[in-house]
Amino acid sequence: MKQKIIVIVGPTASGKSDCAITVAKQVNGEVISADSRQVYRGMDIGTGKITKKEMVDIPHHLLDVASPKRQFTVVQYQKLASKAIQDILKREKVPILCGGTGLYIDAVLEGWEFPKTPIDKTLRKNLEKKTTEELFDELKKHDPEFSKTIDHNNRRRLIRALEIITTTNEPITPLKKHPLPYTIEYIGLFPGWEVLQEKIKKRLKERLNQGMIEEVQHLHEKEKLSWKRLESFGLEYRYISRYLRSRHSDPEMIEGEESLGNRRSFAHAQDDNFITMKNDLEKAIIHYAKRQMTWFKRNKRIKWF
RNA sequence: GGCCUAGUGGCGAAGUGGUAACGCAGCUGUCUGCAAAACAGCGAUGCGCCGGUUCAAUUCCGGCCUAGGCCU
Repeated sequence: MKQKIIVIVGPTASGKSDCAITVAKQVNGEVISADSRQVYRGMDIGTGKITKKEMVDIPHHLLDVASPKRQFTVVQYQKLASKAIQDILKREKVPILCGGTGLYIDAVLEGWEFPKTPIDKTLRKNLEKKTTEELFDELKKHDPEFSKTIDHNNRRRLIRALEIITTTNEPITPLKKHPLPYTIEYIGLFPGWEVLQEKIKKRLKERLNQGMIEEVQHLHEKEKLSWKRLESFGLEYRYISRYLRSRHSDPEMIEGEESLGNRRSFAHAQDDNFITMKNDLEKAIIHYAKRQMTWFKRNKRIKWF
């Protein structure tokens, strides 16, 4: 009989982590996180990372495996996750892949063979200076076929494509896939938009009270993560870091803060910046959930609950 | 009762005598090493209502309605 892997997907706040614990207990499994942000150490509240206590002795893999200072990518995830799967199967337990990053999950289970061309920071820096149009023209010159299918305005993809082409000197070939030889059971969690939005709002409020702002502040001040880096993480890290910056440039807020002399007090502040941040973040999370669903919808093997 | 100002897609908001920018929300979608990222597409046959002028009005004129302001 083929060995089995269970996959739990769904948009943010749909209850994946709890579900994974329940399933793990039932089938004698171990959880592999499939979340592009939970891999980073020190990013806990903002990513909704499960706590040791919540794990109730179920082993969890691929949490805290990277420094937030360094860039982590799908390819790295793919390697680590594949290794974890092998390891768990060898011990005759069931791997439970659980998370909201569709790309990571598909890359692992379908064995996507990404182009080997590594990231070339210098090259990227140079390409970054060009206009989007110039990037596209250059791509068209080197690989007219591929240029037909790429988003003309997507600088990030344009740059990566040029990175591959200029180092290999060959056109980009279609992606090869090598699906894992196991029985894969896909479970999708989606409570409906109404409920999900409520859950998102409620969870955001809780996290803000749990010290999420302090977490971001700590990452910037103590871990020395630049605002730009925090911005790139998106969602909570993006919007809270913007909020922290706006507070910094608002003289009244700084005064108020000093007189209070209480580090935690501002987390509950009801100043305009705070409210705006919360509303914007709320919207962004909902948008994100929609994008996640767009990805998952393509996979017809997912059984939705 | 009189005068003034405003009335544009769900909301906010441009605009012109020649057939409706844009932002937000919404919806659909893309995805070959940053994926919580990056990116794409789609919504008013219609500009409060009724007439008039004009080849042509959302844009000009008259009246009406509604909202806000002011006056007696």
